[in-house]
Amino acid sequence: MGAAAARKMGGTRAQIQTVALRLFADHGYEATSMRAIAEQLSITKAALYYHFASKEDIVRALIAAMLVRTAELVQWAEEQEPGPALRREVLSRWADIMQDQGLRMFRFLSANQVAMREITPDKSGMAAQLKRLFAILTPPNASVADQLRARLSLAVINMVGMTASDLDASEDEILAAARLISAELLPKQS
Amino acid sequence: MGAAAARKMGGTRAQIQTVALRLFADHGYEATSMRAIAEQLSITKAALYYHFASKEDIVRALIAAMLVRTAELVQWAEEQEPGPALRREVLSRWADIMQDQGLRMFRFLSANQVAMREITPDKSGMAAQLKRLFAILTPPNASVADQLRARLSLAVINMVGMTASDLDASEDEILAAARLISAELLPKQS
Amino acid sequence: MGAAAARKMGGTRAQIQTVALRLFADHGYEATSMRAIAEQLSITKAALYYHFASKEDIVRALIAAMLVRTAELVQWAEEQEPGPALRREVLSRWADIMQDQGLRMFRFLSANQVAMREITPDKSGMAAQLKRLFAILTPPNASVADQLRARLSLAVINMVGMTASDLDASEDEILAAARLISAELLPKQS
Amino acid sequence: MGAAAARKMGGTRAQIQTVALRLFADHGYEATSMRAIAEQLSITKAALYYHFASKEDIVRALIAAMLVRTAELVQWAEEQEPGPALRREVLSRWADIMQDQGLRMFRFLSANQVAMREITPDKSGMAAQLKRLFAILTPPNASVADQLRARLSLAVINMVGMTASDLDASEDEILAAARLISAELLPKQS
DNA sequence: GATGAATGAGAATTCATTCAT
DNA sequence: GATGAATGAATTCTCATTCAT
Repeated sequence: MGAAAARKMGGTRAQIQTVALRLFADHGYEATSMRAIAEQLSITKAALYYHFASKEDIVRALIAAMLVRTAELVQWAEEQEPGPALRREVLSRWADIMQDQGLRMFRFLSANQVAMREITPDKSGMAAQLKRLFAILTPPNASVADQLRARLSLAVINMVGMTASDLDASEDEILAAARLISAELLPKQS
Repeated sequence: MGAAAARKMGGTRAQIQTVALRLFADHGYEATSMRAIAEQLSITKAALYYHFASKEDIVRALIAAMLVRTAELVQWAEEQEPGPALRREVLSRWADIMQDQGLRMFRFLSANQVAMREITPDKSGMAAQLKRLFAILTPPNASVADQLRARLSLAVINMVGMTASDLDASEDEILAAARLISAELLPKQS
Repeated sequence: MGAAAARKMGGTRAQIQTVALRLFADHGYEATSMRAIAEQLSITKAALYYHFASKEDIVRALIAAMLVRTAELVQWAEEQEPGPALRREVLSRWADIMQDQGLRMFRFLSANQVAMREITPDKSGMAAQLKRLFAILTPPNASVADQLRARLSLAVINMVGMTASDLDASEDEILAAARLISAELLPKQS
Repeated sequence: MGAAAARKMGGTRAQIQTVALRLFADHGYEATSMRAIAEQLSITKAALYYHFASKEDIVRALIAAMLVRTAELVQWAEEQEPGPALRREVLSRWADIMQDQGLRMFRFLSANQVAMREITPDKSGMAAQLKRLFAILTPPNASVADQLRARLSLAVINMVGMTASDLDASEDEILAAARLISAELLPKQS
């Protein structure tokens, strides 16, 4: 099935997002041109603009997708009984999200934080969601160290994609190890 | 003292590096133009090119500077008696390096990994130094988890600059907490 | 009819080639900027880059066009019965080609040989075609002098554009004289 | 003997001319930067400007040197008895001049005619000298063809450097052949 | 006789974006 | 839904040249 045929049946818009995310993650946001995205899909630049108003718009759509899953997790978590058990479960679900497209997404976000900061002055609300997620992972009156631990426990999972390269172990092994360490970092008291 | 006067006494080349690092870290490598750097220093773009052959060349000089300090640490560490005590000390010295210009440097490196990967196919040898540093921090026959821990114990310190923003604590408090957590991550057995 | 209207009906790409060849021939390749070409056509530099990937690319297109006509001549000649008569005919056809756009083309090529050598490491195959043309013009076991004569008989025609300037005769008169001399240079024996 | 030592004893100004001519001939006038010339000599660009007021100035000095020898030839020839014998002798002396630095010089001049035309609106008088040389080579009331022949007989010799490349014969063999053909081209009548 | 530092002008090229069809 | 042609603004980089020391 050629690129054109693929598009015919599978939502050009979705395809653009997939390709764009891959290129953004691999070469960086600024270094990825609309031309490059269009060429990968064998469509014209103008076609891109039919589906997305601008390059930033593609990013916003990408972040929005990630945001939905995060928001779902946050909402669910906030309805549960707080405590160490919940924290472990949240971490586990976060890892599940990451295992999917999420890892690539976070690789992109981490590696392009600066560009993103200037694109989305967080109208997307991702920062807000993360804040609530951190709150759930942090016991009341937590020390600065514990607050940092909460942030790191999430970050550890996201870092897998970046740190994996020089370790000789499969990505799955590494992700498993990351889940373990992540859990250890979690503040232990209620 | 005007910008011109300041330059007269303080090595234009060094000034360029300082300003460039700040801009790269704040706005990203690709988003920082030679024009922007030149304007900050009140010199012309051409003057920039008198001191550095290219934009990439500035980055290389920046990385080389960081590399020197890393290499010194590695060399010193490799001459010591291995063991948990050394690992703690290495971590502590790493934090010292980072506290200086280093933090900004690592913020820049993390936030622009992709751009960097394409600029320095590690001819600079930073990756090699880090590998040796990891080796020192990792006991022989370490598990994958322990290998990851070693990497994270360094990363935690570098992440301070990025994660600090939403925590309400001074940068120093946060760095102190980071040192603590970093030490905890270190593999305990000899 | 304004420049814009003219373009509408006459293939911008072709127009660019015509204008570029004229400027290259008149002012030299390096001395002709993309800006100059664009201005002549009342289009923007960016429009130029829509049609040609680079300045060199324009040259390559120009050479390719010349190459086609040369290749046709070579192919035809190689299918004919060799001998003095063929050689005269080849020379005559060469002059015909040159009379068209060709003269300007060769003026450009001669006057910019060095630049060209570095642009087309003869992937275009022009050198190969000329070699075959020389072979046709040279009897078997020709002396060095005769080999040189073959080359000169072609060159004489191409030189017209360059040498004409200070002679007080029309370009047509000169070309006629050149054809004559060219024929005389041809090795006489079979 | 290093480059610096060489300069100490051998007139920097002369060295600059030699190097510049080589670079101009090899890479073209516009494509040869002052930087490139300076680097070849292991001196600074500024030093170049100590010896020559500008890049064009180097060219003018180069042409002036060639002009002297041409002018001498012209002057001598104009004092001789005209006729076929003189014409042959002139041609021969021209070939002698060319054999020296001259060939490189003419390769440079031919390959950069356009640039030269714009640099020296013949204040150097080379064109004038050549005109007189042509007059000597051309019998009174010569046909257009004969006038062209005169020009070609000189050109043939200058072309050697350019056409030699694909012939498998030594440069000396080729030059000898060129002298021969050149003489044949000369108008025969008085 | 020469250098180090700097400049202003201009080069080629790339980019996100637009719009009539 | 998509294309071909074009634009304006920006980018990296190079060049000839200058001048105080």
